[in-house]
Amino acid sequence: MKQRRDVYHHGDLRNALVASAVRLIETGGPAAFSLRAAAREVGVSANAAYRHFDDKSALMAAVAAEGFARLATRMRRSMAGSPLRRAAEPEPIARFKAVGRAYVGFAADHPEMFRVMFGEDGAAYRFGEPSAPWMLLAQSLDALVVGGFLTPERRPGAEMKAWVVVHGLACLTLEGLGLAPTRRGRAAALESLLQFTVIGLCGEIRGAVQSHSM
Amino acid sequence: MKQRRDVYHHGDLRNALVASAVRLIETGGPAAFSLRAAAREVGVSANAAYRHFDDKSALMAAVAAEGFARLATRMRRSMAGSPLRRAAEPEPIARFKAVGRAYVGFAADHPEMFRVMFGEDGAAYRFGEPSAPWMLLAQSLDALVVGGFLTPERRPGAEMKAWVVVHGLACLTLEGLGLAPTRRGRAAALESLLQFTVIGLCGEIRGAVQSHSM
DNA sequence: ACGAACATGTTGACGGTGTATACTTTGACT
DNA sequence: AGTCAAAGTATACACCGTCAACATGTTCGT
Repeated sequence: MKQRRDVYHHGDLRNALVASAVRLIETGGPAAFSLRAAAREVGVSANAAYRHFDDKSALMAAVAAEGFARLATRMRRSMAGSPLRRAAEPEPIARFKAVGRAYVGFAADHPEMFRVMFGEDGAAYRFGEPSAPWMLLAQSLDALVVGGFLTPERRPGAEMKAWVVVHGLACLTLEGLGLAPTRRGRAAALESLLQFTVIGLCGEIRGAVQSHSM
Repeated sequence: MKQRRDVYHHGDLRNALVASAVRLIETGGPAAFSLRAAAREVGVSANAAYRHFDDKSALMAAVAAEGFARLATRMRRSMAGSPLRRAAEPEPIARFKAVGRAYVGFAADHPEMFRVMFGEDGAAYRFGEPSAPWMLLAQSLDALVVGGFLTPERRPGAEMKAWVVVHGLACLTLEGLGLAPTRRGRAAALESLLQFTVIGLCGEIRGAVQSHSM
């Protein structure tokens, strides 16, 4: 029960294993990770992991959880910084777009991690309802309603629509699917898609920058 | 060179292996598939596969290719049948939506296959440019322009936007992410999202059924 | 303070996997 | 008929996930 200080032999083996797994996955792809490799890196026997995880899948799920936490952090930072970057835009819209930028940016910067998060083992980390990223998105949508950009009738289901768009773009970016090869081109595609999403959600934006932003 | 008829000992081992791999993957998930298992099913030695594929990855890529072919077939069928189902809607819009329905439906019916198609091995099947599904989507968008629903200025990049939406929904459906649990609920979400996409692409639809369709 | 109970980590083993190397069989072409 | 490459087999290796049995360190009730 009471493992307030889980410093027994190794000292927080569980977290060390997760960290090692994350490192292995980010450098060499999910294939480069194995229970044994992670244990080896930590300097511990292969089966020691089984004291902290039922499975390899369980460890992967923990990695995915870590990934979601990092994603949420990035989203928060992006939202906080958004008013500075896009002063020309109404703030709620800028913040909403910032959420999308964080999501896609995370996937682009950590493709392997992203793959784990949405692979079959990552799904074991059953978030869905109260996950931090989802709630941050919901917040930004609420702000759109308060700001008068999104009518209350159109609010239900808006999370799903917005999530679908950024997730779709993130996935397709991972695959390099017919997307612009240059960084600038990709950024433009992202902005265009964010504008598309805002229009699809809100309808025409009254009194705001109407044309595409880049 | 000339393997016109690759019926030597077994008779088309290559296709037999792909078929076996597809079966294994669709029933037990990608984890249930292994080179050895497929070879075993076909009744052939483990290393025989290496006469036809460089790698396990190469076989997976072939499976992915097969998946894309099946997806294209389904898209074609769905497009052909669309005018019958949605007579109330302008035909180009109905056909465009039919493409999306086929995509999401395929992912829902063959989740494991879909995962392979967009996993790292599936990406080895570098489609992107001339793949059949992509071209079918492009066709349906061209038809939107011809019909006057999509202005030519908005046409560039429309493939990406549409693809992003349906792909995003397909992925999130796979994970069961906060989506409606009932079949009817999921269908409604899909229709709502398709309408969202049409609006996002075309802006407001002139003279057509404007409100959401379900 | 001491021993029981438990949490943690190790060793060794088993079956399965991808794949390299070397072999044998088969079919096709001169 | 004889050659040769393609197709398939046999053997082997290193690695993997996981199980069972064992050894250690820590905590806690008495």
